[in-house]
Amino acid sequence: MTGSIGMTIKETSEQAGLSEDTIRYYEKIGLLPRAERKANRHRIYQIEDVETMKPITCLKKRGMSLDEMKPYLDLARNDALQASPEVFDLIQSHKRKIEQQVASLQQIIDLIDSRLVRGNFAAEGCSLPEEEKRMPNAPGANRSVS
Amino acid sequence: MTGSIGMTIKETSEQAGLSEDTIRYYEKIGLLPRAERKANRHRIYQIEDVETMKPITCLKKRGMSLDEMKPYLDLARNDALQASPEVFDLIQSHKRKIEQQVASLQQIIDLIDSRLVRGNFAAEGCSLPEEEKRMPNAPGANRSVS
DNA sequence: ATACAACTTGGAGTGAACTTCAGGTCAACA
DNA sequence: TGTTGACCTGAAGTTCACTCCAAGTTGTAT
Repeated sequence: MTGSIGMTIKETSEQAGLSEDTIRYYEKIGLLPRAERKANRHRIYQIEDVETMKPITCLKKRGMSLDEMKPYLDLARNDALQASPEVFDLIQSHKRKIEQQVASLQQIIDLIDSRLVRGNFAAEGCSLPEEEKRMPNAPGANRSVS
Repeated sequence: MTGSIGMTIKETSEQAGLSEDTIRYYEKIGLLPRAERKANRHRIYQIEDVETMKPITCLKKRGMSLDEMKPYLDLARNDALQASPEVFDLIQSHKRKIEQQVASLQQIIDLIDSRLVRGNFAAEGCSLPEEEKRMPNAPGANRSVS
């Protein structure tokens, strides 16, 4: 039964677009919280669980490692950003990272458009900070890219 | 000497931000062309070589695999986009991918801004094509994308 | 009672992308 | 003359992110 009480790991896997093994693996490494179990030890999931799984695929495709995305998912589980100021800051800094990604992707697009001449391809085009050099407040640095 | 004739692998590694081992590895797997050698078999590089190496780090951070980026780098080496129409199409499709990345990153940013409510986090937010469905010859499909 | 499907677990295997290692060459310098 | 340092090669080892497997349990169907 697809029942009102919860979904099996199989159903969940189909919904979330992750294999059953992958879901168990994510649980094992702590990317997902330990799932509830039925009396027979089988995992049960709710739709909310699926919704916390979907972003994983999404973030992974951007080159984010499973470790890096943990705080993101923790946040997604905690319902809102009302959390602690520290978490808020963390998300803000993630946001800045993403904005930089967008900016340099946009540069690549521009370069492709302008014929992609070797010397310019990525001479300065890729300004992702190796290790985020958390600029204290980064006033002019991040602009919207559109 | 940093000399006029070429750079050592060490200098190149510093310039390109890749380890010497990584550069040799990239050569081995064919991501970089076989470097010129001196009489003593040591590799020599020119500034242009560094410039073809820099984008690798850049593209990698976006989650592109080494295999995927090969055509990109081939192009970067061939001086201009005057190449073949096939290559042009390929680059165009890469460009579209990147644009989709930008779009969904932007969605993430928007969601963070709007408080990141669980259910919406990535319900539909992630529309990257799973496997690039390499269209055999890209019929009418790719022209201008903007 | 027996078979079967759907799950469980822990652990081993896989592929990509490096990184490290062991052993060797070569040129320059004390 | 030896030894040091920068490089070479091929191969083995590591990490990440899975993926597969074997053995066991439970619930349902025949």
